Amino acid sequence: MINIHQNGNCLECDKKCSAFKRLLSEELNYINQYRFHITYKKGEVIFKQNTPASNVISISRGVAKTTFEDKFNKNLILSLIKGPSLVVGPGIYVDNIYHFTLTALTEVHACIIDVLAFKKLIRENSDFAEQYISEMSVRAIRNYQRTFCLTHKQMHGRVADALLNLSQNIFNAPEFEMPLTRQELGEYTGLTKESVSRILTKFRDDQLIQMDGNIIEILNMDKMITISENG
Amino acid sequence: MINIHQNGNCLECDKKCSAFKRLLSEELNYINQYRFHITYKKGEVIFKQNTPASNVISISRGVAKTTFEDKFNKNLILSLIKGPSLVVGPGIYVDNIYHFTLTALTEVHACIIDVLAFKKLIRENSDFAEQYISEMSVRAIRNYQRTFCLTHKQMHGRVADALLNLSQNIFNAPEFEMPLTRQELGEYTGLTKESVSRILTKFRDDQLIQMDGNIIEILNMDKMITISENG
DNA sequence: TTTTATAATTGATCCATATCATTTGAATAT
DNA sequence: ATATTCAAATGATATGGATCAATTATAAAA
Repeated sequence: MINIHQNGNCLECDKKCSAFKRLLSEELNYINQYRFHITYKKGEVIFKQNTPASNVISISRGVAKTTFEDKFNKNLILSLIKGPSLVVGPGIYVDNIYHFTLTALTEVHACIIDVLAFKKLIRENSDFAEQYISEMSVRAIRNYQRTFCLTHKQMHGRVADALLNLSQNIFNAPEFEMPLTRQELGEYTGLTKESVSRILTKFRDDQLIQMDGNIIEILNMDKMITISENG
Repeated sequence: MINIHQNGNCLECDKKCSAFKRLLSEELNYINQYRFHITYKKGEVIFKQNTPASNVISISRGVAKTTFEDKFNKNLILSLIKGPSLVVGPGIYVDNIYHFTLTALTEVHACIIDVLAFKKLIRENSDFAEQYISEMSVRAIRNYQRTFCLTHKQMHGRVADALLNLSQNIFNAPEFEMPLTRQELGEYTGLTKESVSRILTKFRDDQLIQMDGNIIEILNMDKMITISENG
């Protein structure tokens, strides 16, 4: 974990997440005092479930995952996140605890922001608050679809959903380097790693995808969407 | 559906949900102009998924469910809600569409509030906004646990969870009248009605619960919690 | 290079849960 | 009281995925 105070300040930052674009210059200068910039290596934990939630994270670059784990160390990947994006643990308005773990899947550039500074801006700038509410709302809606997917679709549909999400929401391209292991794909789709492996082999045999090492390309996007929709 | 403009106004209302308790008198008088009170009968739809989200609902009394349905009419019960509680479709900050259906499970007394009036208060009263954010946050946290439950626990654990939620969060008593059919319990737990039926019979045979018609009593709360925790 | 550890693949088997089919029960209407 | 409808219970069977086990790749370390 390399701590580099970025030269510039928030005012000039061109990797601001949407909410921060709603802030006034003076507010950006204010928040600039309460943040520091860190680069995480692949695999590093940014914050850990069940620890005190003292920061919000503005990811400027890279891909990360949020995971929920129980006492038996069974994991569930809640979401995949691509910078620029603001990651706020909901616990900051509930019990001041992180309710999931945030982990870098690639190198991640992020600003660690003091939670009190964040909350102050939420109270003082209603544009900012509204944008934050809007982002929470988008996630809530995604959650409905995701819960539905995990409970009502079977293997093929779930893996298709995962691949489509990676392609469309994270990498914006049909071809990408898979940032998740088979184990993690399992934790994301609610399957075992063996099942994920089998489905991917099946997809490849059916000419739906191409796999070259860790590079995956969706060859037939329409078919993939159909599989996702039909569960 | 009986439309009765309640005699009193919001200022005097003793069934306010938490967020409204944060409003000033003048704000309560303001919102009072943009709401009307309705009583729904059991089974009636309060608002329907995919229709324009023009209101937020303040449930003062009764129990309701939110359901998410796909194009094949497969349903998932997202949550159970007990008054007093504010139900806001997240779509009001995204695409002005309801993303789930809200249905009365018992007789429900509710105030239908204009969404623009609600949004105005969110912008103008940061206590109100903060309380709303806090409630969204609680739901987000519950969602993690629920998604985990539905993907990682098996039948007994899921049904135990459902019964515990009804007992602890909805009725605040070990004995209650089951507001859900077996089919609905299935839609809530991600199981078929047949499986739910079998599990309940098993629970009764094991002296975990008592069933008298539609009345269910949890006889062994500790055991039920253990089953929930061990999946 | 060889060793070691970790991830991925693949096959064989088992089991949890869905599906299908029938019966029973309860509520509502005739 | 009888018919009708819908919810619930229960048994028999099928199957989607998990689990277990073995093999092969891949990558890091000695």
